[in-house]
Amino acid sequence: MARAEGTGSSESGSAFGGFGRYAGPATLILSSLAAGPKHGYALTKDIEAFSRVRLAPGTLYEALARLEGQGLIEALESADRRRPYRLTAVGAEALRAHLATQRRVADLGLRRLARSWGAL
Amino acid sequence: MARAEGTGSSESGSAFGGFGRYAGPATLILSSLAAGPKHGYALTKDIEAFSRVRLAPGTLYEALARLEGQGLIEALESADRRRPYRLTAVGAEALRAHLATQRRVADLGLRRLARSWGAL
DNA sequence: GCCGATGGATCGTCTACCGATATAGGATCG
DNA sequence: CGATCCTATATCGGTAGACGATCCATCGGC
Repeated sequence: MARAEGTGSSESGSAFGGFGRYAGPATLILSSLAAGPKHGYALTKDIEAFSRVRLAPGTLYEALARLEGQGLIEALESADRRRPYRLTAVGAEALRAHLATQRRVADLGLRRLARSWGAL
Repeated sequence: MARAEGTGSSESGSAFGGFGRYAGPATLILSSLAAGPKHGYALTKDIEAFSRVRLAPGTLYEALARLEGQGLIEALESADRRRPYRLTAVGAEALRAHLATQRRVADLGLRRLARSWGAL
């Protein structure tokens, strides 16, 4: 949920908006990196494993470049041809705030659904 | 998280991909409608209240048109100038599946963050 | 020597999202 | 009674981000 500048509010405040328009792939990438440094290809595999979302290569590498430019992740040097990335402190905080909101919204939606639509 | 066709898997299967590219606003709109029928302007207010996201009018009405075309919501007739929309059964199921995945991903990310970054 | 998996990267297209803008009815107030 | 604000919907142009296609290189098996 980007674009959350609103009226100031209580949670996170500024960290948002750092995510792109809405932050689809970005959320997945950062969540994957939250478990530890990974290179692009490993990210693809991990993300597919835990979310069943297969990121297109274009989406992945462009998102990585954007996230690095925003200081949410940083590249690590490596001997072989892999280019690992690591979550920065700023990135970790931005992710935490974003995921908290996302979970809150998901919970609310599911509660509303249960009330209006029962077991479905 | 749209684009979840994956390998068949267990959850939801086909309902996904009905969401647009990534489904930011769509998720918010459907979640809002899960509480009961609402017209566009009321959706803006409700969504801002529970997610602190202010949807631009263009985003809102174009998303509504898209969702209606996909059969996830349907327009209700009304006497005054308001155009209320209601969640369809298909829309409710798609939303349920989407929110379930979203919450699972959020939980996983937060757990990973807690492990690697502690209280932050 | 070929093939599939790994690994990285770029390019063109498509479209969702956004902000600006337009329109207009209803309420409130001086 | 006109000014101004809130409600309410709609469209349009610009843009950024997502996507698939494509290319290249390395490595391990067979």
